[in-house]
Amino acid sequence: MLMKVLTKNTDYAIRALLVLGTHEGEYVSARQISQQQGIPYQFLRRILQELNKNGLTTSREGAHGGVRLEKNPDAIRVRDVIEIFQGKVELSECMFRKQICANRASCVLRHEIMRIEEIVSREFGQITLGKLLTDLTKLNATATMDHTDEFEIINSGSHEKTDCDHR
Amino acid sequence: MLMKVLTKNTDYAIRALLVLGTHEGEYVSARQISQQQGIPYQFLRRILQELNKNGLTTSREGAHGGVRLEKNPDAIRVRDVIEIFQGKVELSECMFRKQICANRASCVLRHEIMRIEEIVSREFGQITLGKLLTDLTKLNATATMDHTDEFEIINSGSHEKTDCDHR
DNA sequence: TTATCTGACACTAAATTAGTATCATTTATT
DNA sequence: AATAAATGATACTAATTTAGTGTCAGATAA
Ligand code: FES
Ligand code: FES
Repeated sequence: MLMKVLTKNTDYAIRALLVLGTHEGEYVSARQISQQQGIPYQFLRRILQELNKNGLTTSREGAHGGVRLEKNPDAIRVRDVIEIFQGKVELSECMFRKQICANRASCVLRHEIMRIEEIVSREFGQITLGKLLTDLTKLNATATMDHTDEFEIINSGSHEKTDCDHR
Repeated sequence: MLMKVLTKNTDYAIRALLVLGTHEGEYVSARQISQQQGIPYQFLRRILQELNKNGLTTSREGAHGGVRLEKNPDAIRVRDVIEIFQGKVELSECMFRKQICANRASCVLRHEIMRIEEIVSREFGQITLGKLLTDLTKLNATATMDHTDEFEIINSGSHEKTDCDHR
């Protein structure tokens, strides 16, 4: 239990984007997404607004309004989402670049951290929403399910402790 | 600013181990390490006890007591230290292995997370204290310093905001 | 006997993350 | 025109995690 690499913000955001990705061109309401994915409504709302501000989605107000995917799924990287909600992918805040620091001796570790930092950043930069959507489609196809809805919560009435999440 | 991959616990622990590594065979007191590295004394004490319990170090009580490196530096991996203080290297807590979960649809993301998880774990598993000590020696050699002490705080009277750290 | 250590453990404080609530405004529908 | 269903904006609270402090008992060297 460690390495809070994906906070709820990011996790929910990606799930929301996956929903939007399966309804490209259409406006989907926060209410719908919230219910389908079991994401606390108000929390999700803030997240969607953030996605709007960052140009990943656009929204329409009023009845029949909602949020719509604006960018091409292949142009949306998981890293982008992480950066929106959690900032740059950094494992260390050390101010090394600025000056020789007090603990410069330990920089030997810092050097390694930066290296791993870059690896992680690169990896998350290679995962696009498009890829996730493809995987999702395959997953649903293989499942040979009798209910047609692409994906939704199975257990649990929404908002009640889902037995797992992405962190 | 994100990815709290190294908490203070881990950071301090590694710095302490570096000190111990430069004094192999000798007992060094928590007080000494605390002052040299600018680590809050009481916090450090708990950390050292934890290292003891995990067999990385041994301690001697009483006057002239302290902590001594027990394992070979090459046998101590940064990952070990991380795991002691922060648990297994996991970017996600998802209970996937146990059962098909409520959010199984998003498992497409989870799959990727697990992959990156493994990369990070492997990387931190390859960094040994021995390697860090070697790097440190080189670093000090190159520095051509006039003061002989291997490494210690430069600025800042201890405990006051060091201008950087490892997270 | 005293000063200097560690062992054990309880406690507080700070920071971050997660979640809730409210109100104004927009828009489709009736 | 009224209403219902949306988002925009923003303030707030709660929960969790991380960081740091304090105390006391026992061990050991001088
Ligand atoms: S540069 Fe800050 S610890 Fe090395
Ligand atoms: S297994 Fe838990 S979200 Fe996929």
